[in-house]
Amino acid sequence: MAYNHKQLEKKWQEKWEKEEPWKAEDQSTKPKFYCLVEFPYPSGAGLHVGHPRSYSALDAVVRKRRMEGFNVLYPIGWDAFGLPTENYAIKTGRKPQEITNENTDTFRRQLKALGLSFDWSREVNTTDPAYYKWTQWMFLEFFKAGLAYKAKTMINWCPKDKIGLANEEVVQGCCERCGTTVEKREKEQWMIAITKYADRLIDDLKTVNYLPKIAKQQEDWIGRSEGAEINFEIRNPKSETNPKEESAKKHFVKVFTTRPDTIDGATFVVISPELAKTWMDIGWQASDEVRAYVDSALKREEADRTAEGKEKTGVDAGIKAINPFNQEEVAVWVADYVLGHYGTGAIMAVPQHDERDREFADAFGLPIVDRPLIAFDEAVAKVGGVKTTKYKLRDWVFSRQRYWGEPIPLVHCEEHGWVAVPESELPVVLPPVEKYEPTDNGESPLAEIAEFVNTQCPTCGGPAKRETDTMPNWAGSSWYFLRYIDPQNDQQFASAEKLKHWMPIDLYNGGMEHTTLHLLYSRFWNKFLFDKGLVPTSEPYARRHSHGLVMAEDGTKMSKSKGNVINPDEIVEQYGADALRTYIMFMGPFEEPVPWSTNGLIGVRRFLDKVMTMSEKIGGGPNVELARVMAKTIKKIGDDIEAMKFNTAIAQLMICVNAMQDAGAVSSELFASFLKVLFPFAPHIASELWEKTGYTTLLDTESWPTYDPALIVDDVVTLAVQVAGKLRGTIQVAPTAEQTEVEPPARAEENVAKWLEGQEVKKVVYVPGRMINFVI
RNA sequence: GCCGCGGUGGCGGAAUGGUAUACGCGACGGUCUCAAACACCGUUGUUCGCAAGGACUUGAGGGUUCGAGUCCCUCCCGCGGCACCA
Repeated sequence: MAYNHKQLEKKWQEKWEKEEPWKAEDQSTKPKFYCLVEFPYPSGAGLHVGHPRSYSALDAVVRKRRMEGFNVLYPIGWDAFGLPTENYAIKTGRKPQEITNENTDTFRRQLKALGLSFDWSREVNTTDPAYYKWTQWMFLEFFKAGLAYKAKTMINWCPKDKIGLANEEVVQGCCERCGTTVEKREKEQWMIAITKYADRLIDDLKTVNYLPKIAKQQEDWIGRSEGAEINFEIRNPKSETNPKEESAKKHFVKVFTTRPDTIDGATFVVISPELAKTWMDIGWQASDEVRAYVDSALKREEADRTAEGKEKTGVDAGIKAINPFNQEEVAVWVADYVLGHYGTGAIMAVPQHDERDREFADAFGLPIVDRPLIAFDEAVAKVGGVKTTKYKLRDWVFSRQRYWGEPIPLVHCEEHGWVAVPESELPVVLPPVEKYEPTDNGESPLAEIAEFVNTQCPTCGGPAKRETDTMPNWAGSSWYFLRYIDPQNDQQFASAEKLKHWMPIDLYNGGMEHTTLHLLYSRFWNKFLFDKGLVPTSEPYARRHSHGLVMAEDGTKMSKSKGNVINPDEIVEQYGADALRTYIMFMGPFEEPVPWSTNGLIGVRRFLDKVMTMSEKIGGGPNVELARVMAKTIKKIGDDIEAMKFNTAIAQLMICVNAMQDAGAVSSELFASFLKVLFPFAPHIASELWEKTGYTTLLDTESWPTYDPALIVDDVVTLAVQVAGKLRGTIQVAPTAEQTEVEPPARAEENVAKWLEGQEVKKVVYVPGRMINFVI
């Protein structure tokens, strides 16, 4: 029976709004459960169906938790700083904050229309000065601890637009807006020393429960390698003519290798163009050919240098080094397949053992020798090497030359250098500006605001200038889970007591696209705060799970340009929030990408209509068969929600309703249990029917149903009877029946008897409740 | 190239080494209707057979096992991540 979802859902959403059954308690005798979903970036396009996929599924988890007696914290907020808003502001001349407010209003309305059980009283917004005051405060903690430092890095520069571009704005080496090829420019940027935490970020993965693929990606991203640094002496040409000078003039090239055991086969040394440049800067008289190669290599983008299938290039440096293991003289080359920023920027090439070295040796006719391996430690010791660990992870570039981000709360004084803005002056609020474009020299538009820039040095009171760079939008999202715990606190980012009550997060769900950066940054950020004694746990997330993308019906990515985007508003309008929530969990395994199907959605809506129909058929005597189905349903839904297998949980709900329908009627007790297990998925209709069946309580406050384990076990099961491993018939037996009880009827089964006729049974395999196999 | 995950009906997908194809969609047949939609009932892996029943079937090919979608080996294809990190 089709129901009026609009009226019904509105009624319950209003009721929930009024009664607030989802408010988390900061003090409670109940066990706590902190469930986190990645807060959305409130884009102008509104909610995508991908958002409800994660939010509905975790909503099902927390609804079950509440019914199990947990004090649940399930918060939501807005990660609202970012480029799309800023670009939209530039285009329309409107204020980013205004745009953000409109977008968050839309998102809030859309999320509420889905009946998600967020504790709305804890909403946070990263662009709210009361929020970013603490983002700035935490940055200053990094600064004071010496973990935030300024360094020269390369930024993406669009020569036509004359602005620095964020990595996200560079598409295949070109400016996203005008298509001009992006250049590299040197710029001083604030950096945060995340690499100091590299080991702990890897090692502590053992202490948390992440999906294996997530832990693996974190580990790979950090990229730890154990190896050794070994000096290769540079043969000083002068030493041949004047041996006395030899010891005084010794020069070395230091290489990093993870395979010191192969050193006997090292037939040449390769240094990166970056290292070659450094050598030239300190006086190396390189040939013109070398200079030309280094110049061109340094100009090119790294992406270009490391492009797929690229032929190896390089040039003979014209100098020799000594392999410290066997004292053989080897050539030194400069080649861009050796990276300047990793290891020592120089390698020993062992073409026999390394494919890249092999390729280079083949290309330039360098020697390849096959020598036996030496024990790792022995090799390192013999050549006087030093065991070292290197990481792929690089320090976090924390500056953006942009408007719509948290101002970095530092001032520069001629006398005192970089000085922290005192805590009493936080937050450093983003001032209004006329134009949101970056300036011609690539600085943030804040650099144009004299009143903002010119200030006093907090140390000496003398004239000083504010930093005009802003933070990346990873900043606000690195600690938002802490603010949910105590969102109104204006003395601290959150009280120690409340943090102790809620942390760590019991379950954190998000997309795989945030597995490396956001997850790593926020773990690092939390660890730093932990070291400062500001948060109670070293790891913020006890368990991390991820969801797959919702694809378009044709299996491709949904995109505005293709016009295949599903708008949640329209679905809610036409089929209802319960149908959308339930369908989106039913469509496939939670972790996998799944294509959208409007027909599938309609099927789920039909299921909800059937539930409505059954509510009219309550009555009849006890029905053991139905009681068994109900018991199995309660068990399966419970198990599946824990395992995040929402699709099979919903399949079981359907099986259960089909059984009720076949029975023609259902007792009020069984139906009540059914409504409780339906509730996490379709809370509106479950609540409505709960009320309709005469209950006055909210389902939210009811307890999760239990079942009689005896009902899970059937008295009679269908046993498969196989002859030589092939199914030849079935018989009805008790699941616990002994083999001696089962064998005679199995042999007697008409078709089985036929197959056994004239055969010698060599062996009988019996699995109670499953099958019996006569091996012939 | 390396790492990870996957390949099951017409489609989305189920399946602790034990009756493959649950559940849903679609399709077909029927009931209701003047008719259609909705709803409900039935059928639906392929194939041989009137039927009883048989043969085949989880990307391909081998293997282990009484028994393999599931475990092992070789290969093909798709998706995701990393990509000259020494």
